[in-house]
Order: sequence, then C-alpha cells, then structure tokens
Amino acid sequence: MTDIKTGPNPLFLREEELRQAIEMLFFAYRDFTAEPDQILAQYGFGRAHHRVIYFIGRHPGITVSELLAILAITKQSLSRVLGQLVEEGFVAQRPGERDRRQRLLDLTGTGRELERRLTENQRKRFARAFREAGPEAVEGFHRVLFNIIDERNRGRFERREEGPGRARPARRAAGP
Amino acid sequence: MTDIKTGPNPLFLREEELRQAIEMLFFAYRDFTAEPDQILAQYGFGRAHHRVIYFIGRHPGITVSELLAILAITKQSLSRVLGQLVEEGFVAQRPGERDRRQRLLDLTGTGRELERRLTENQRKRFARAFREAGPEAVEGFHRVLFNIIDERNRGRFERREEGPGRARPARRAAGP
DNA sequence: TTTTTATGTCAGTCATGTTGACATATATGA
DNA sequence: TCATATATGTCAACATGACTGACATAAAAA
Repeated sequence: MTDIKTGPNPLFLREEELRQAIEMLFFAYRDFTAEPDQILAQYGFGRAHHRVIYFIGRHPGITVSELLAILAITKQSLSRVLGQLVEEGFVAQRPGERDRRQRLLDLTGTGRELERRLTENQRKRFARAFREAGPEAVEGFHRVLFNIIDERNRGRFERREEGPGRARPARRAAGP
Repeated sequence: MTDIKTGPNPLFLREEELRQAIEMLFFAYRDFTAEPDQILAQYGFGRAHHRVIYFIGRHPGITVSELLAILAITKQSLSRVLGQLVEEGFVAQRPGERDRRQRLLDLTGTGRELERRLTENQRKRFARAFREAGPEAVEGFHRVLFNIIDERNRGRFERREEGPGRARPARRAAGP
C-alpha cells in the first residue's frame, strides 16, 4: 500500500502542482486586469467596455453578431456597453455593404487612443514577463494555455504552417 | 526607413505575439471557469462562493482577515457569500484559540465534497493541458504566469530551494 | 483604562451578466 | 411575389458580486 523508497508522494506533488496552476491563473488574471480597470473607471467604463473596444480594434468592421460570438454574452448586455461607446464617440458604425442590416463597427480616433492606452498596459506586462521568462518559456506558456482553452475556441490561435489561402480541414471530433 | 532583407516586420510579429497572449488569457480564463460556474449554479452559488470554498479548503482554519487579504474584496462582499456558505452547512467556524475575536474557518464534509467536485474539474483541465503540452512547457507556463502576477502577490508561488525554516530575504525594490 | 483590532451589520449604489417578449428592416428562397 | 429567415434593436425585470459609508461589539494590547 505504501510506496517504498520514494520520497514525498508523487501524487501529492502533482496535486500541489495543479493547485498552484489554478491559483496562479486566478492571481494573474486579477492583476492583469486591475490597471486597465482603473483607467476605464476614469471614463466611467468597466471591463466590458475594454473587451468591446479591444475586439473592435482587433477586427475593424466587425459585425454585431461576430462580436457577440466572440464575447459570448447576450445582445442585451452588449447593447448597453456598445451603445455607450457609440454615444460617447469611441466607436463608429456604418451599414454593411452587401447586407445593409448589418452594423459594421470601427474605432474612432478617440477609441483607438483609449484602446492603445488600455492594451499597451497589458502588452507591456506580457512583454516584461516574456523577457524575464525567456523564449522557451513563452513557447511553453503558449502550448499550455492553448490546451486550457475549449477546443471550439482554439481556432483563432491555431498555428498555420500551411501555405496562405489553404484552409485547414476541420479537425475531427476526438475518436479512432 | 524601410528594412531591407527582413521579411515581415519583427515589431509587428512581436505585437501580434503579445496580442495573442492577451487574448489567450481571456479565453482560457473564461473557459476555465465556465464548468465550475454551472455546477455552482445548481446550488444557487456563484464564482465568489467557489473562491471562498477553495481558499478555505486550501488553508483550513484561515481567519476572516486572511481570507479577505487573499481575495482582495471588502468584508461586506465576503460576508454575504461566507454567510450563505455557513448557513447552508458548507463552512464551519470556531473562535480563535489565542485570539477569541477571530473566526477560524473550515470546510465541513459537504463543503469538502463540493470543493472537490469544483476543483477536480479545473485540476483535470490543467492535467490534460500539462500532459498534452509536455513538462518543459509546464515549466515555461509557470515562469511566464509567475511574472504576470504582481510582485507583491508572488510570495505564495516562490520556489523555495533553500533549506526549511530559512526565510528568504525580502527582495529589494528595483534599483541600484 | 483607553485604544486598537477583528469582525459584523445596515443601507444604498453600480457594473455586468441573465431571461423573455416583441419590433423592424432586409435578405433569401419557394 | 410572398413568406420566411436573419441581423439587429428595445423594453422590462432580475441576479450576482463588487463598491462606499456609517456604525456596533467584543476582545486584545498598550
């Protein structure tokens, strides 16, 4: 029943390693969002505004549905936040060209400015962490975090080694 | 003004790498908490309850102040959540021995059970991610995430290579 | 004995999510 | 062309988990 010759129980070590990972993710996420949250508060905005600004900046001309799909919130939730951003001049909208029901979203100058200010903070935090941890650690970080994400959400981080324009075939559901 | 001979602008690549990291953290955290959130909902609890249960399980006999320090929320916020957990029999309290003002907190059997159920989910997710990414990646993940956390919160993750009981000297504030 | 500390409580507010129901304009297919 | 589906918006109500501010109590410490 009892291991002989082994020092501390390896199952315990594994358990401890996993708990450390869980806690690190908790503290990292909290510290990672704290400073942007403070900046946002100056504008009367919250973290939800940051997410909207971020993804519009990342995907100029994104539609409302696409944004909803990324954020995975209800349209009612988005509407409040997005409405404020439009009204206060951080986000501009224009009708879709092929489909005029769509609202295509873009950041205004002011919006880009705020986006830069918010994201620069988080970029710098990662830049520092990457620098201090070294390039191999960065690769490892990427690999682990990629596997933490639900499979259905990994598409945007897929490494494309294939030639351009070559759509990757849909991954089969796990199985033989 | 324009780089000759270099392919894609390396500054752009770096920017892209940093943005990917930012987004991965967002999606990972969301997916990581989604399943426990669903379990909690069955009990009428939320993520805040999970955090309280988790840290009481991790530090049996923890005081209210210590818990507040870890969670970094106000006592009013904690009080609601903790109150429910006590009332519904997931957390037990006893007065401190040396200081009878203190409330020492422990999980009950039911509490431990729920804690296990919640955390097992997250542990498994990390176990799978670690397995698929490999041990070197795990080390890298740890190094990067450690550096993402605010310095003042890193203590709990410090690798202690020194002998037991040997307190590590406080790190000097950066500077010459 | 006075002051500080650990904790609790009441009351109100805010940000961000939810559900459900219904409205409108446009696109698309039979 | 007409019917249906889609993209989006809006109103209303509610839940969670944070916040601030003010005040209360018991026990420890000076």
